[in-house]
Amino acid sequence: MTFEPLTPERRRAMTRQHLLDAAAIVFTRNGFHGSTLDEVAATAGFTKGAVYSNFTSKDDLFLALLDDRIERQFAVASEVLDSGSHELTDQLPRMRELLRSGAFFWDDSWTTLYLEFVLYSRRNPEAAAKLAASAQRTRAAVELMMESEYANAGAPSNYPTAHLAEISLALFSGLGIDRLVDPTSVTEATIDTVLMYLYNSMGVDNGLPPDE
Amino acid sequence: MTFEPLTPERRRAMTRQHLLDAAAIVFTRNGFHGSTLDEVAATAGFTKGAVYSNFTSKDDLFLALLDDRIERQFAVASEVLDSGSHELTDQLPRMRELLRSGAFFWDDSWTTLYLEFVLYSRRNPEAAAKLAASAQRTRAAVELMMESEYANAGAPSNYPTAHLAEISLALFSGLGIDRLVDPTSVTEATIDTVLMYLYNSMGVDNGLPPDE
DNA sequence: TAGCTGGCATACTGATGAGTATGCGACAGG
DNA sequence: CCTGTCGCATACTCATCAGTATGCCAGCTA
Repeated sequence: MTFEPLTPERRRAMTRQHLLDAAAIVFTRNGFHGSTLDEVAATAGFTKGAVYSNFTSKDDLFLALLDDRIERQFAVASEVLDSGSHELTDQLPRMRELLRSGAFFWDDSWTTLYLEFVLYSRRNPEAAAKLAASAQRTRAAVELMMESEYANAGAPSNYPTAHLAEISLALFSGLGIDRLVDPTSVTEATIDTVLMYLYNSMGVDNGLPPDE
Repeated sequence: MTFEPLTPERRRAMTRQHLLDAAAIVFTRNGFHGSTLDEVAATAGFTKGAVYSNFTSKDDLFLALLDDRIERQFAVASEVLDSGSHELTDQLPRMRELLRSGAFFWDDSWTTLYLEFVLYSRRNPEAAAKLAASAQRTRAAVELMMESEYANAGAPSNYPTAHLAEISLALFSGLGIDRLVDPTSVTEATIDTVLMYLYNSMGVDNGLPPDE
């Protein structure tokens, strides 16, 4: 937390960030169409003028929010994963910590906002491109992590890591949505089971036939 | 296809069903808030008067659509699964067929509409209750199916079927969403891999430790 | 075939909200 | 100080759309 003097540019940047955070809250609560710019501005402690001073339109605000959240998600993930050793015994608890943090599908608000992004992207090519790129980047990162884990364990992969990464990610997003639909369904034990399942199927030759 | 005479009640029921089908198309395309009742009516070949003659409000129409799709989904599923034998060799191809049918997450339109339901249910308790009930019913059905498969294979389950059912369902919904975000990601081969993975881990003692 | 009923069309209203135009105060430079 | 500029507030406009009120025609009833 270094102290920065409040230059005009920084004041403006702070306003913008406050608006983005307020937008996240309001869009999560009411959806894109259901939210008004007045409410977003008011939540941030401003009026609509501030919004149109920092963004060109409602869509521009939403796209900026999408960028902001994608960036933040990668920042959180790399901060947690890059710290400490890469031993498997260290990796697993860090994955647990990460998956239960508010930046992913464990958090209902985040899941809701993500779904809002997905649906929005169905009607906005720019958002679709951003989301697809983010998904590919995530998948590549997970795949890389898995391969380094395999190398670390000295065991060959029974399934192609591309498929494993894909499936793992889909699994967690799916569980996040199930939590939205039925809060009693997915517990912390479910996450642990899944993690164990995935990690066990990685380092250990578990008797399953190789893919294809 | 038995022929039914067009009594006044049947004419009305047909209008209602046409409106529901049109609503599915329009709501999928533009989302709940983004859709107008004029467009729904026009798509069905009617005007707004027909909508308000058959439904009390826009929300009522959407809730009726939710009921309609839930019912249809169970109808499709039970029709496919109840036909033929319950041998594992028969079950797997039927599951493939089912998962690739348009009534589930393989179909982008259906996935989109489902997400619309999920987000809507975040702001409408009645919809939330319907969705949660549907999810529980689905999970119970899958669990029952799995248990009968285990019994058929004469092998004990390594994991509790409740967790397995939960995880399997989450997996497929997650893959459906991935398909929306990045159409190049999930292929038919992915589905096959997942199905093999799941079915293999069922009948075979794969060396993984039992849960808990 | 005259009258009645019900299902949908037509024509409205009222509210809401995105986007704009303008005002104003704070803070910089001279 | 005096003045220009920039960031946000205020006060509009205008289009859109859920919901309503009424009209009209088809098809059943006697």
